[in-house]
Amino acid sequence: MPTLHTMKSTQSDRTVETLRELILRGELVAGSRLGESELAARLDVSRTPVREALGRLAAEGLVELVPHRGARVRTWSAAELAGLFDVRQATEPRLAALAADRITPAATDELARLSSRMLRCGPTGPGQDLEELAALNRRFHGLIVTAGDSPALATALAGAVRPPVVLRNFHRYDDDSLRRSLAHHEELVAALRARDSDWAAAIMVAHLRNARAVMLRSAS
Amino acid sequence: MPTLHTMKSTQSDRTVETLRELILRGELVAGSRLGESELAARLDVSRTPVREALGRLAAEGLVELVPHRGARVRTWSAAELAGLFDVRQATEPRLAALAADRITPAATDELARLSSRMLRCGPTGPGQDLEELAALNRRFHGLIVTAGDSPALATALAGAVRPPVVLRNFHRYDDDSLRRSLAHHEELVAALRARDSDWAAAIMVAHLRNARAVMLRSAS
DNA sequence: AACAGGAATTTTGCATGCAACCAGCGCGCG
DNA sequence: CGCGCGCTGGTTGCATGCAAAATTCCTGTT
Repeated sequence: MPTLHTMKSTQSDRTVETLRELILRGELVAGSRLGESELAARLDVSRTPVREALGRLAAEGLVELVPHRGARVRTWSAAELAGLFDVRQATEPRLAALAADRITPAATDELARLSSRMLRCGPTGPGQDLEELAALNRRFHGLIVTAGDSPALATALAGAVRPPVVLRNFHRYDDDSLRRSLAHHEELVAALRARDSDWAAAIMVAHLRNARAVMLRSAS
Repeated sequence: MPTLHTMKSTQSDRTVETLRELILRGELVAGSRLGESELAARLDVSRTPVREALGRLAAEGLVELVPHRGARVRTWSAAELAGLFDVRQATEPRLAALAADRITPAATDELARLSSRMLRCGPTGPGQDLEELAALNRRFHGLIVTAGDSPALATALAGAVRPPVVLRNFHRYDDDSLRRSLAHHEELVAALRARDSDWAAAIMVAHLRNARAVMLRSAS
């Protein structure tokens, strides 16, 4: 059983990466059981790297690990979902402000491109590609975080924001909220181009408030 | 070889706990090598749980893990140390405000006790027990985080604040700054007792600014 | 004496084997 | 009829063995 692509990293690392991707993409549904042997067979490795991967993902908070009873994809309560916005409110506006000072023209161009593509994903409706929209959105926000260049804020955010949540929430946007959200992205690019930190931070606040409203509405 | 205390948790978990404690206490110095066999012998387990523990601690960020080259206690650059205060500024005042609303009398009493004990650790000088002071300080801030009861903010904070840093910084306090810091703790208790969120948040901001000033001064 | 090259040693990564443990089920007892 | 107990199938936790990678040290050459 030789590995086909002979990349240069350990199998544990690749297993972590694969599982993370599967969970983030929703292919492994929240709450579902993660049997070691089953995953080992599916990913064509032995149980050992799978065990290590599950342990690390548990430390990351993506997986719930109960001694002698196995691993499950972690589930998120409504309260936790709500609390997530506290963190985003506390970090992302600041990161946007920082980014306004430091971002490179190349990065703003990339952001503009992402924003356009999101617009092209179309309004709510049948042909809408939410998967794509979510992916672009993740990259958009990720880029701003990178541009903000504050590792501490970044890890704080990453430590709390669990993207599956964000993905899920896209399904709940109504037409108006989605239009606002996309407009925010455009305006954010403008603010960053103008190097106006306050503007960028303000729009980010609005952006998150809008998202939060969507979530709270549908959480009933 | 049967384990003597037959507690009810896995050896991996206990190994994680032990190593974390050793690192946080500074017994394992930052940058030092963490050989698997060596740790296995020292903790009297096989290499397997040690490996799992190192992986999880790496996911937590306490340990640096390079493929095929082993694990080291993670080191922290000055920039990372500075960025850490961004996170604390972004989260702890908010948590203090939340705590003002929700904290129980029992918890405020406990905070008051911790504050007194910190005062009793005495001023800067020869007989000063910085180890004890750091431990009490950790519990103090931890209690406020708990009382704030925002899991997302809490994990964001935990994801970025690495206690060894805090411990180290205690060595740098001069007499005035330390006195201020201790006074802040006392005043924070008062603000929480009064259920005044703005007051609590304001003091927390001052508290962190003070600590930040101490750090920046000695980082030069 | 300094250095390049290469074997020997050490250490990590992974697979496998086995014991401990949990869940589900049937049986006997109250 | 309900409840507790032991048993069995399956899963997890851990120790050990071996191969690959990396580090160290030795050796031969200039």
